[in-house]
Amino acid sequence: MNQLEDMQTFVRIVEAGSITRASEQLNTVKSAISRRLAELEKRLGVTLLTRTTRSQTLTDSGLSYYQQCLRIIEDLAEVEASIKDKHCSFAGTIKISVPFSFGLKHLAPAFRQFNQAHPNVLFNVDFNDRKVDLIEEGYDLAIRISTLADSTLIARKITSVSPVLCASPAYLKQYGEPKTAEDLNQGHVRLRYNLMPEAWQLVSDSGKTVVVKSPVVVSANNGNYLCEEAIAGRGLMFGPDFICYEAIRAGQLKLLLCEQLRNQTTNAYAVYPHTRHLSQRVRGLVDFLADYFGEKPYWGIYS
Amino acid sequence: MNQLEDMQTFVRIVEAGSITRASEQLNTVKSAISRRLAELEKRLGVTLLTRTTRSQTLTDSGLSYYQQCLRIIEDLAEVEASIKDKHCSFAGTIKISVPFSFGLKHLAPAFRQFNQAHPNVLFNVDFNDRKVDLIEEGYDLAIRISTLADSTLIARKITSVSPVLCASPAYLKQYGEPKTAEDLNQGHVRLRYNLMPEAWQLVSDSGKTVVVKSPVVVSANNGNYLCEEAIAGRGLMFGPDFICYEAIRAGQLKLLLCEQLRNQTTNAYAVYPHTRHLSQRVRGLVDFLADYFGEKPYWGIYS
DNA sequence: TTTAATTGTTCTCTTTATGTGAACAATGAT
DNA sequence: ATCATTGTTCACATAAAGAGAACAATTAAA
Repeated sequence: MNQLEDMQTFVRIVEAGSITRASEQLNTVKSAISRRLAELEKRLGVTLLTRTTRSQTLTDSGLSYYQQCLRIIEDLAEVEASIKDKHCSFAGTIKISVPFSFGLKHLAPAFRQFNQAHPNVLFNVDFNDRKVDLIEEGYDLAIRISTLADSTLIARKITSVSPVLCASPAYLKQYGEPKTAEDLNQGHVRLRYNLMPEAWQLVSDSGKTVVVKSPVVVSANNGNYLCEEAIAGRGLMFGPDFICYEAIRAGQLKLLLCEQLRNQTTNAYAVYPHTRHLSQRVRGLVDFLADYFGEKPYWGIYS
Repeated sequence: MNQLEDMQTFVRIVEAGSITRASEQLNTVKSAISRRLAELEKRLGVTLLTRTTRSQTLTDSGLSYYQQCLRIIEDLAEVEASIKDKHCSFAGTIKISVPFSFGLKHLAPAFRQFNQAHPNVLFNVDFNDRKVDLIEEGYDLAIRISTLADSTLIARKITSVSPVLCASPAYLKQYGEPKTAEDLNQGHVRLRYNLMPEAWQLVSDSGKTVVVKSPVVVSANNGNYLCEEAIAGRGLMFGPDFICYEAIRAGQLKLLLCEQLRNQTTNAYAVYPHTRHLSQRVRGLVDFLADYFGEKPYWGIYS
């Protein structure tokens, strides 16, 4: 009995579409394949494949077994490969969807570093702020900065992201520095990120949500552009810390209403289909990212 | 070459502590085991086990290979077992931590139904509202009604949970029916769930967060008890829909401020350690729960 | 230090399992 | 109805794995 070889043979029969073609692909004769399949079915006590001379159909059990065989064979190959070059280096493609700004600015360097340790991993990155269908489009995983709303996916936290409100010193000189959330509605102008609701919602000292609706002077679907506009003193910027942190540290932007916003932290998640089996390299990447950014990422400005 | 048998042999050698003992346990002779190990190492091109006549030590590669062997062998056994009794019945223990009220009221019947389909699964359920350490305490998974804050865990959405505000008709007759969130702060009394902040936060029509601080007449760490108190007309109940839905449908409690609360939906998640390999039965249970409750669970009262 | 016991390795021989190819049966297209 | 193609079964050949003995290596006890 050779379970693994049985599995490989079965997979080949299914994919080749016939015992004869499978035997050709496996460089043997059809009798051997026929016997293997018969013995496998006998051992499992289940018919996997209903076959006539001209056609074959998978039974329910057969389909289930086929899928599980694929997974285990891949698993086993990965184990052998990872042991063989014992540096535990990964190989293969990782197809990933990432948010535009976060991806370019923070994930790209992380991927590069991962690639140095695992040069045989080929990244296929889709920079995109829309929520792609991971399953339909065959992604291995996606990075998302929002909560999980889909029960076909599973999520793992990668790091923390906090909202910041900021403006350039020149702007603050001209428009005055807001001391409370309520101040934002009077005599201020805003830079708006397209893909979020037009009105901002902040929590004031007293715990009330304040809806900010002051005029929008620039509107865009790119946070970095808005950040540059903020540095140029065009208006108030309300966005994630990972976009503005450098300008804030450099003094080009001044942080506003820290106390109200520091507790509004959200998370960045790695999400992937719950059905798909996580390959070593994808699991390795997620582990790497969680470690690379950590609970307190380098862009953190509250603390 | 028989990869799987090689793996099983290697695992046995490691666990038995010597080739001789392994050979006894495998009902064969030491020469066979010795040769198998030698050939495995030759094939992998790595020394797995540094051995003298009296002792053996795993190399780094050996330890890694050993752990992966365990996983694959278990995997394979599960696949064969699940195909053999083709109803895809699972077997083994599932150790799970669940929230107290949600667990007793909604998960328990779900587990029972799962058990009817898979009678060989033994549930080991911990009803507990504290966040147990899944890894430390060896849980297979937990059900949580909150967002994921731990990067060592992964989450999958099981169903939706919405907050409801309600009170008995008798209470409303006596205290008047609140029409806005602001009304709650005047002339009302509250039933309080211990494990949440004392003040309630609701969003008013205008989008403002209203902090409710009216007097608390009953305080408890059990939602069902609070619900009964609410039915008895003791005060306002603010809790998850899955606790109050029956009383609401029976007319014992009247739903308040629906429009403000219907969009505050949160989720229930299945969470488990990202390191642990998900066994078929645990994966099957999670799939079952996601399907059992669904996106619009039976306790839903909005919509 | 020597000896004895135990363990792992290597060798040959044997057994078992698997591959081989021909003959046969079954099926569907022409 | 015929024929080409496919799957199955069989006896046989081959290769791989097991068995057991002999040997080498190591360590504990004398």
